[in-house]
Amino acid sequence: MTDSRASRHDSRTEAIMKAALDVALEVGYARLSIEAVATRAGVGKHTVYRRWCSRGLLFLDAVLSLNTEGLSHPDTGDVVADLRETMTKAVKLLAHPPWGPLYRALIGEAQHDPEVAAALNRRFIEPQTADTLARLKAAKEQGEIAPDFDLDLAFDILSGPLYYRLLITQQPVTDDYIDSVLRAVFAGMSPRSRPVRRRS
Amino acid sequence: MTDSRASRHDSRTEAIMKAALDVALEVGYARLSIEAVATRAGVGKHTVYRRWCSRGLLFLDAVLSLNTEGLSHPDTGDVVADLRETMTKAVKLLAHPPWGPLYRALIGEAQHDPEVAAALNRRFIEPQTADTLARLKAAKEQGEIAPDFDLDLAFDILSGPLYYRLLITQQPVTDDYIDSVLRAVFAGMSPRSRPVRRRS
Amino acid sequence: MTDSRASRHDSRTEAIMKAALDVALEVGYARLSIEAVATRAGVGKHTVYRRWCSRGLLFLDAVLSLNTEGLSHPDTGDVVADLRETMTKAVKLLAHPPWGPLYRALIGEAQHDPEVAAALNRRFIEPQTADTLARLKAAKEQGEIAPDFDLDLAFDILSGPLYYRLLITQQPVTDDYIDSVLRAVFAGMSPRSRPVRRRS
Amino acid sequence: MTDSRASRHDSRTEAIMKAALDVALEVGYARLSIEAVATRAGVGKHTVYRRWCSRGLLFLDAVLSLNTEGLSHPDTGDVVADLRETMTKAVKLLAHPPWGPLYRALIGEAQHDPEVAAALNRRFIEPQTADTLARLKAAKEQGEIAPDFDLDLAFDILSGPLYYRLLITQQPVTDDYIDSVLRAVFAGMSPRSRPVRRRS
DNA sequence: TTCTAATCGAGACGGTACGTCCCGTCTTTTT
DNA sequence: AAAAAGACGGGACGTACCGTCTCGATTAGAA
Repeated sequence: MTDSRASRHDSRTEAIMKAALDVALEVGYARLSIEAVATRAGVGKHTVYRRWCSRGLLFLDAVLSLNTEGLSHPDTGDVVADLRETMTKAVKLLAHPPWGPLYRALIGEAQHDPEVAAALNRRFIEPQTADTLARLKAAKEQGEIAPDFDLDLAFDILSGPLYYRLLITQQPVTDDYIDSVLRAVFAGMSPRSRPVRRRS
Repeated sequence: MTDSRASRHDSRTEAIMKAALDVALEVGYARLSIEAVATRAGVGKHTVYRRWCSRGLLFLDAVLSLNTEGLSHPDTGDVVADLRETMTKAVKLLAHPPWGPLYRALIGEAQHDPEVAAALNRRFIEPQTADTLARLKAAKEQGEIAPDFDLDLAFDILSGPLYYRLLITQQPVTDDYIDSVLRAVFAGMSPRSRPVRRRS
Repeated sequence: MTDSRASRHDSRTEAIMKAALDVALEVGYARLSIEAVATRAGVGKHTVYRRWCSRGLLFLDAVLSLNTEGLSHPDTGDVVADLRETMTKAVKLLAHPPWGPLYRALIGEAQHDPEVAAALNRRFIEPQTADTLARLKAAKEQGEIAPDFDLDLAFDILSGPLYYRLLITQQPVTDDYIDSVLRAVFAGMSPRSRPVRRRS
Repeated sequence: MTDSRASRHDSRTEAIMKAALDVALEVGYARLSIEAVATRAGVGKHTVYRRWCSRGLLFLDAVLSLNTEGLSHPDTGDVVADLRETMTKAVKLLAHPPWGPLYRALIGEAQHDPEVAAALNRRFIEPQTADTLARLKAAKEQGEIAPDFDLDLAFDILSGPLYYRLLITQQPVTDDYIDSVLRAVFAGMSPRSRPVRRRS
């Protein structure tokens, strides 16, 4: 049995990330210490520091190691329905326990630590954004979106309100809220613009 | 004897908040310690703890003690122009040095500390929101906004993208960006909707 | 109305000393703080500091305020019996709970604070010593003590062993021990010297 | 490869005890703080707390680390002369600067802290006492001390007066005083007893 | 197999900051 | 005028973690 993958090195790495999540879930990221993580993982502190140069980056890896299977980017031909699906799934995963508080903490950490901010963008935000942008591009080509509409901006306008609720007002991000954002953004605030049809 | 109000108590309070801002600007909020603030303010640590029960709440008060004269909520009759003014001023104040990093740090702290989150909302977000909502309500009554448009939602859709850039992608929030958000939100993404006129 | 003795000032003083003893008995002198005493006495700290310039001197006064009625200096004509009485009473009072630990603490404090040491000597040790020295002098005149024996030294030799046990070895100072000290000191260690008669 | 014993651990321990003595000599034991000792030793506070659980026990170790070469327990056949030698040397070391004040402070601390008291007895008082008791035993066997004289008591009677002067009256303990104690104790106070010969 | 050489756990280490306690002084308010 | 109440600057407490640094004790691949 020539080594079942998961070299010693990798098994340590995983144990540490697992321990980091456990500790974060138990006492919150604010009180997560490298010492506690190392102890919990049954590992020397050095072994942690050898892999991550800051608490934030360890935490980032730990959070991103969670399976993102919950996220989906379908293309059924109906862009509003597809976006609703994407946003609903994402919100369900990112904005609710148990990962909601951790994701918020991660973004919070990014406000203090540029390295975390950069890595979070590069490794999570940008890939997810790219998928959605591709869907928006297809929609524009299908004539579902005005041809002069900047799609990057479209993404911001769709995502922004959800993050605003998550991070600022901390009001719950419900399916209805997502729905009303979609309707409003597609219709526009101006009275001349036409509303999209309500969800059946 | 009008008494030069600024009792000893108040003068300490101000000195501490001033010191907190100084320290935060010098080393960043992440490295701000109560100890350093107290020393800088020429005050015992207990004098700080007597007033604030956490670093976050002290920092919140310190940041909010800055004059918010930069913020404006005009009503010229042109809601888009007025919102542009409000948003531009707010962004100029909150998203750029020297206060930009501090405001971001404050929101970051709010992700870890529910008390900070609540206080930030109650003392800053909600009042500012109320002013803008009043302006949106007037606009709706004037027929500048579709009569069935939820104004709370409108506020989220306008603010969200700015916060998204500030907190997540960390791309600069320029006047042009604000402008394009306004146009997009008023016009809607749907191809049938009519664009608002471009800024002259 | 020439004031009914126990002016406000004196009543405070007594309340403070009482409180000091209470606190010392509860948590030990080592953990006695002026703040605790003041609070216990229902008095401002200033009122304590106005009367005593150190914790040690307050404690000294508090301990010495205890009635020393337990101490006696009889003169029955039998110097050994009289000394036995004096020493037994003193040890009973000073070396046993509840005052034993306090007296030890007071002497302990005197090792750190010269003012306490001086005051303790002047106000307690010397007066008690004087009484015993007077008794020894009478005994010498009666021929019960060798005429060339230095009485100051005699006092040291009688007291020393008791204090040695109290402060150093912390062995209990029993009546039997006092008795054997008296016998030994009167008889001398030298084999030629004659023993005093045993206590019946 | 004789290994220059003095592992890192031991070198810290010694540095801390040295620093403790330095600080105690400079500002007195009453004002000695763990913080100051650690700083002086160039060591973290935890490194001190890891070794000693109280200021008193650290101080005890520091004081006892002084070489006690000054103490001697000779046996020349003349018990009085030998005791005089032992007592004189001990007093010279323990009752005079620079160690006098520290030894007094140590005994003072023992009055507040039972752990210090116990350790002081076990590690210093008892060994020294044992040596002297052995000498007294030899003397008794040689007929220099009355055969029915309790030697433990003898030790108390010889030591007590010295400690009494050191701790209570704070009169200087001179060679003459030691001499007169010896004479008095050997001769006894009783007029019938015979004086030992005076020191030539 | 035997020997490097790396890795590991364990945790000591110098250091910073924590939040608390108490010092002795100073203010404020009440009586 | 004296008091209680307690705010104040300051110093130290004992603790928690930081990130670095020894330690031996496993490994594990190269000789």
